[in-house]
Amino acid sequence: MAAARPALTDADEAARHARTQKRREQLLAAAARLMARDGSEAVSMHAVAAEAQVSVGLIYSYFGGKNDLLLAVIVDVLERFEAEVPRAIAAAGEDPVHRLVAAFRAYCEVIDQRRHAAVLTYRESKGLTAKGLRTIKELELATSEPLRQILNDGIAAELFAPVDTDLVAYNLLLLAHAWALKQWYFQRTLTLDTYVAKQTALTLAALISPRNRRKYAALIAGLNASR
Amino acid sequence: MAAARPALTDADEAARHARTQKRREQLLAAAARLMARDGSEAVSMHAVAAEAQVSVGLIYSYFGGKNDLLLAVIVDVLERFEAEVPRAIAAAGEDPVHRLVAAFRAYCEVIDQRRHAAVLTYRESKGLTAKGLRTIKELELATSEPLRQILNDGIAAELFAPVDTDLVAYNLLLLAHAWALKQWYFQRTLTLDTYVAKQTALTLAALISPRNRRKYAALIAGLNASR
Amino acid sequence: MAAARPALTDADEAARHARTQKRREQLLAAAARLMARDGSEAVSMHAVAAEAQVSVGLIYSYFGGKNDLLLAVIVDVLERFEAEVPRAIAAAGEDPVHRLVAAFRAYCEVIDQRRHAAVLTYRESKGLTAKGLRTIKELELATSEPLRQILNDGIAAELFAPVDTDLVAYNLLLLAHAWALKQWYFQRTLTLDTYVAKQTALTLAALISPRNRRKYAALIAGLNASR
Amino acid sequence: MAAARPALTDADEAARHARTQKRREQLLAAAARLMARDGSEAVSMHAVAAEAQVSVGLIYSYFGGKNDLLLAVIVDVLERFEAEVPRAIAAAGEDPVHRLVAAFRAYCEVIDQRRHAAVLTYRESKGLTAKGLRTIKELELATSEPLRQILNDGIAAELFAPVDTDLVAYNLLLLAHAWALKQWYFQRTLTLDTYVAKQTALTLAALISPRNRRKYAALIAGLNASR
DNA sequence: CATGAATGAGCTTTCATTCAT
DNA sequence: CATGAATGAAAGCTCATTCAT
Repeated sequence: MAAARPALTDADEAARHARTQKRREQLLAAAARLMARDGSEAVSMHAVAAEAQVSVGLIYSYFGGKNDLLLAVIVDVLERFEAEVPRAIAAAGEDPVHRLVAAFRAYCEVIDQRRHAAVLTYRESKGLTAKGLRTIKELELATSEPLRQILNDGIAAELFAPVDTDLVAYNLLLLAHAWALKQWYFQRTLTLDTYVAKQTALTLAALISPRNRRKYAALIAGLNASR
Repeated sequence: MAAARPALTDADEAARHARTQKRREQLLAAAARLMARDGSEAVSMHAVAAEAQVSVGLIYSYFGGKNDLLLAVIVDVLERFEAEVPRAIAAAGEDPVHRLVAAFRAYCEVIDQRRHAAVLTYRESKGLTAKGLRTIKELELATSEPLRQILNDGIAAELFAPVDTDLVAYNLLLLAHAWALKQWYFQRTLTLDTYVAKQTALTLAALISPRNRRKYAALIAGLNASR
Repeated sequence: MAAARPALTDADEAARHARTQKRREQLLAAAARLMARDGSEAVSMHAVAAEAQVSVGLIYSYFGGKNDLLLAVIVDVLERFEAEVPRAIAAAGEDPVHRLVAAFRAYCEVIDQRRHAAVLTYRESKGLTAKGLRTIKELELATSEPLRQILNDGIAAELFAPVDTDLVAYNLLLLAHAWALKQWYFQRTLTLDTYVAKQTALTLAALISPRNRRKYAALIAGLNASR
Repeated sequence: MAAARPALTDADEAARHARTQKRREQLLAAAARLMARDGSEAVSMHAVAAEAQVSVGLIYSYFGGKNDLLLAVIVDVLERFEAEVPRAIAAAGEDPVHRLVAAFRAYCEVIDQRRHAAVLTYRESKGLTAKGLRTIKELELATSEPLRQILNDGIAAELFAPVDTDLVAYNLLLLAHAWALKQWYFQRTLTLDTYVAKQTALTLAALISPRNRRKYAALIAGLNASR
């Protein structure tokens, strides 16, 4: 019976934590929506409050201020990346080539879903603390790590030419970002599927060593079929 | 006597025009310097005036306002691109492969020189009118046009695989931009020369059809030598 | 049985009253501490709540709001003055000169103990209602009343010159306050004891009529010994 | 003729300087008025702007911000003190007693004229930088310096008892301030003249050594006549 | 009784823009 | 042509106060 109080308190705290978390997400979502559309500097705290249907003051009890909110938005997006991409890769089996294809598709799909937020890191740098910037860069490195891994595996297995994997991994990340950054260009003529297929085909053409070409002929043919 | 006036006026007008042009360039240069470094929103008109050593008011007799100035800065940068790249290509001779190599190198070098200004188009969008945005996009298309041309020529000459030239041309433009956008990543391990060489090698690996490989073996070997 | 209820209620009410009183004092002490240190305007209700280890809301069930709290803090300080000074005077015997010396010392000691709170009345005025201000003034008058009384007694006994007692009483109060208000000046060179002794010596020099000088020669010599 | 340009420029600059100075004074006066009445924290920059009949923004081109403005107001008041008091003393001749009487009167008169502003230093301390506070204290010391000088001269001439001149000088300054600080008390029963006369009489009673009493009998009688 | 999440008016400060000189 | 003093809307942020729990 003496335990009843703590139990109640625990339940209370859990409930409070849940509400707090929900608010955070609500605010983050509102801020992401506006900042991605207009750029963080063009978005006022009043506008974020209005978008989230709360008062200005409330934002300040969840985030330290505007810059803190911006950082939280960016980190949130990057963390979702980090979580969602590996899942797609795991489902692609063991073969490095298939894994690479699946990984790049996963990146592009996540970007496509969060088209607006993905643009944020390209627009912001002023207003973020040095520590914030470091966090973002680390997350971006972590995000591209799966690609690097696959490329190294493929080179070790002599499926890929011995390229600079840091360079190629980042190129692929950039091309995924480009789908959001330059949608006005690519989305004039391509769908997400054709974009992914064509970029994949180009990459594989550069990577797969001549004597493995035949092995992946069907895969490449499939990619080219989306033209 | 009647003729004297027009003659005088013409001279006056020419002089005035020259002064006006000089002022414009002076203001543009000051604005570009600051905006590229800090982002256009973080730069005040007073700061631009101070940087250009003129009064605030003067800016308003050369540009319609801050957004107009921003647009002018971006357009100015893109126009320089449009002017400088073709010169480099022309010097590369007739062969599409060599022209492509020269063109990409030229893009990267121009970007490297105007590292800060190149970032501007990725940071700004709010505050630009629809018309301004259209102008920028058109200039960006025009900027990538030489690449598209070379690729088409190469395909026609059966030197390149029949790729989507719009896609590949824009990829190359993006990779040139990336040198500035992601300098924190690439410039950790690469110089401009190695960056250009490696990216070029990758692109050629994807583009050059198998039966032309031997023909460009020396070129590719040279690129790989910068590893 | 019918009697049990009222008895129980009485006990309850007494207990409640005691708790209420304790809370009030707890809140008042916390508020006084912060307001005296930083000025009432620089202290937020949240800070008071935190200092008192309660929630913000609770303060509002004991005080009408921030201004009400401020007034209560000031009144509380003045009431302590009113209570503590007469005790010191009573202990000084019947002679007006000794009573005056004891009274001034008592004022200064109370001020010294509540150095910070004493400053409050000099800092605040906006935010207090007219009624609140009147209350404070009345308390300040009441506080100086013992001095006025002693002075009148001394004049009646022809120990003191026939000065304006309202003026002199208030001068003495001011000099006691000054110990707190201008501590940066006086506490460079004086201790509380020397401050009291010197101010007392000056006052007695102005007050004691020539033919009584000899009578208090020892007292004055004692005061001058602290030089 | 070549000198005409510089002359014109000089005239321009002089005119500009005059306008600037006038603005500064206008803003200072408005700020002093409001801050002295309500306390600096209760006065908004908008209110100052309204009082001075200018826009908010303008204040920021004359002062660094609210704290800077507050400091400027206080310093301005103290500097006027420093300028006006010595003039009154100089007119009082050579005798230390007459000089002291004139000096105290001058202090009180200046305080009376700037009744509101004089209160400011007692109310403010939060919001002033350490450097600002030091400046104020130095000015306050400088302000009381003439009194200290007179007292030392009087003691050297054996007109005054050998008192602690730092203490007495500051007491007199405090009593002058008190006229403004506690006007609700003193101005119930006294005019400025009677206040000055009575305080002067008390001070002289404490200071003038017995064998000099007769010499200043007429002066003291005059002071007592204002009762 | 007690809590603290939520509100929103109001603060200080910045800065694009204008216009008398 | 050129200046820069002046404007005032709008920003980020704080905090006294309320009220559902």
